[in-house]
Amino acid sequence: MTIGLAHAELIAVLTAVTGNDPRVMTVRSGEALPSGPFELGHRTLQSGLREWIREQTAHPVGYLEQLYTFADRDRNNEILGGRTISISYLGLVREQAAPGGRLPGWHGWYEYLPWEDHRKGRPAILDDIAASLAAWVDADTTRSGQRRRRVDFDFGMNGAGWNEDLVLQRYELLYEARLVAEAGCDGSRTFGRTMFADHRRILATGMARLRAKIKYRPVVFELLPENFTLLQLQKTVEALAGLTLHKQNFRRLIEQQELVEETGGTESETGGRPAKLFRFRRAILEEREFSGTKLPLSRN
Amino acid sequence: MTIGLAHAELIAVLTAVTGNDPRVMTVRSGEALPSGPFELGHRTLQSGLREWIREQTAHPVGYLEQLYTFADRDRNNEILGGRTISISYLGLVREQAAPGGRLPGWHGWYEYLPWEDHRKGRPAILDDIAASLAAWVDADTTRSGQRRRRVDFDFGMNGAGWNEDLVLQRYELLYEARLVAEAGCDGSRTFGRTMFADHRRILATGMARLRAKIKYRPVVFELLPENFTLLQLQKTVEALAGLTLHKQNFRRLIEQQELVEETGGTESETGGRPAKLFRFRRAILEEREFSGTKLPLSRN
DNA sequence: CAGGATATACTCAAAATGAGTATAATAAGG
DNA sequence: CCTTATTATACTCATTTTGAGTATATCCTG
Repeated sequence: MTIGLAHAELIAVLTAVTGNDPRVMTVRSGEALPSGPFELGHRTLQSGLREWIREQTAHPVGYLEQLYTFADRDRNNEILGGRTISISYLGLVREQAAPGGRLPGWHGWYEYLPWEDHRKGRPAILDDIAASLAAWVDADTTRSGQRRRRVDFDFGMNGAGWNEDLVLQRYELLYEARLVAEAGCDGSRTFGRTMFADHRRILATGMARLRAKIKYRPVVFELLPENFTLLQLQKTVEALAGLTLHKQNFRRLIEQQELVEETGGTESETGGRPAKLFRFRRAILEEREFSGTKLPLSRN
Repeated sequence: MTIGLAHAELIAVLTAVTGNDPRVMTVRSGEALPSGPFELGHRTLQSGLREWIREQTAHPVGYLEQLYTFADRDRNNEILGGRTISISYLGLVREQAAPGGRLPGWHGWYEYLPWEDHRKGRPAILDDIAASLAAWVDADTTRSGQRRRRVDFDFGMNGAGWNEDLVLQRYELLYEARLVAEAGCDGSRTFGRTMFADHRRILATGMARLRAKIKYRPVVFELLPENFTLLQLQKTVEALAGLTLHKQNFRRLIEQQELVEETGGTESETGGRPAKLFRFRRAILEEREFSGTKLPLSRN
C-alpha cells in the first residue's frame, strides 16, 4: 500500500474574551493565524501545538480541541513536490489584559467578520451585504431561486430569522459570491478584514464551533477568571454568540443547572448593587451530561 | 519555516443500516476499517476518499463528513523515518441487502461494542464490565473516588442513567482499564471484538458523532430508501441510538418538524394495518435550521 | 367474523421557556 | 440624609414542549 507524502502543519484559532469582546491571536499584524510545523519530536498533534504556543505566546492554553483538517490542492505550495495538510485547532485562553489595554497580536473577531455581531441590533453592514448578494442572486438566471433561498436562510433575511450558528455557511456564501477579498475579487466591493490564504475560513470554522459548543458544554468558563459575576458570565456568552440574552432567564438557566457556586465574596465595582461572585463547579464535569442548554434570547 | 514530512492516509467509517442493524464496512474479515493513501492526484481529501471507496466497493456514498485526524507517536510505523497522519471520515450509505442476506465486508456495530446496544434492555455484558471496572476502580487507592465517579457517569451506573452519546468516553475508559484487547492486555478478560491498531477507537468516534448528529440534523434519511414508513424510520434511529423510542411521540416529533411528506402509497407488508409511505422533504434543508431535536425515549 | 397486529389520533399532566413585574442593595449628587 | 440612578436578584404567569398514556382505525389470518 502506497502512502502519500505530505507536509504537516498545525494551525490555531486561539480565542480569548477581553473587555466583552471576543478576540483571536494573530501574527503578521493581524493578517494570519499562528501556525507551525508538526515535527518528529512531537508526541501528539495536540502536544505539538501546545509546545509552540508556549514558545510563541505567554498564554497558558486550557481548552484545546481539534477543528478540521484541510488539504485542498489550492492550498498546495509545491515545496519539494509534496502538498500541505493543515490540522487546525480551537484553543480557549483566559483573558490577559484589562478592558482598556489591548495586547499585541490579538484582534477582535468582528474585525474580520463584522456581520456576525448582533449585540447592538442588526449591523448596518448587512444592508450593503444584502444589496451585493441580491446582485449575485440575479446573476444566475437559472438558479436564482435556489440562491435566494440560501441567502435568506443563511443571513436571516425576508423573515427567516438570524441564526448565530451559521458563521461558516455565511462566510462560504460570501466567498462563492466573491464578496470577500480571499476569493480573488475583481476590485468590486468586499466585506470584513482579509486574512492570509484560507485563514479567515478557519477562523469562521472556530467561531461556528464555539458558538455551537457553548450551548451544550460548559466551555465558557475557560475564558473567564476564577471568580466572576453572573453578568460577566452573561456578557462573555453574549460576546461569543454575538447576541444579547434575557438577563433573568439566563440567571435561572445557570442556577438550575448548578454549573456555578457562590464564592461568598461580592464585586462592588458594578455601579449598582454589588454582585455575588461565583466560581465554576468543576465537579459537575464528571457528574452530568449537558444537553440542549439553549440560550435565552431577547429580541431587542 | 520548517514543515514536517508525514505519510497521509484516509480512513473511513462507512455505515449502513440493514435489517434494523447498524453495520460498518470492514476489510480483512472484519478486522480493519478500509483505508487508503492520500495521493497527489487527489483534488481534495474528500474526493480522494470518494475515489477509492468507488474503487473498493459498489456503494454510492451520499453523506461524507470528516471525523478526526490522528497522529500519535504510537501510530508511527516508521516507514522512511516519517510518521503517519490518519484522517478519518464518517460516510453514510443506503442499505444494499434485504434484511436476510448479509453482504461480505459488512459487520454489525455491536459486534465490536456490544455494551452499546440497549434496545432489548440493558445488555447482560454490562454486569461483567461493571465487575471488571470495579476491580480497576479499587486498584488505585488514591484516585478511586475519581475513577468510580467516571465509571458511574460513563456507564450509567448507580442511578446515573445511560447516556447513548458517550460511546467514545466508554471505549476510552475500557482502554485505560485494559479491558479491550487493543490496550495490550495480559490475558485478562476483554470485551467486544478486536480491530487492527486503533480502528475500533475510530469506529467509536464515528458512532458517537452519528448518535449526536441525528438529534439535530436530518442525516438518518441517507440510510433509508427513497420511500419508507414511519416505523422504518423509527427503527433506523433506534438502531443507531441503541435505544427504543416512544412510538406516538416519535411520530409527533417527525410530523411537527415537517421533515417528511406522504408519497400517497402504502406499505402493507407490516402484518397489521398498512402504513403510509413517506419521503424526505429535501427542500427542508434550505428552509430551516435544526435545533435540539431530542429523541423521545421510552423507559422499557 | 373474531382475534391478532400494527397504524394513527387524541388526551393530559408535568416541565421548560419566554417575557415580564417587583423588590433589594449599593454609589453619587444634592 | 434623602433622592435618584444603576445594577442585582426574586417572583409571576401564560405558552410551549415533553413524557406517557388511552382510544380508535384498518389491515390479515384462520
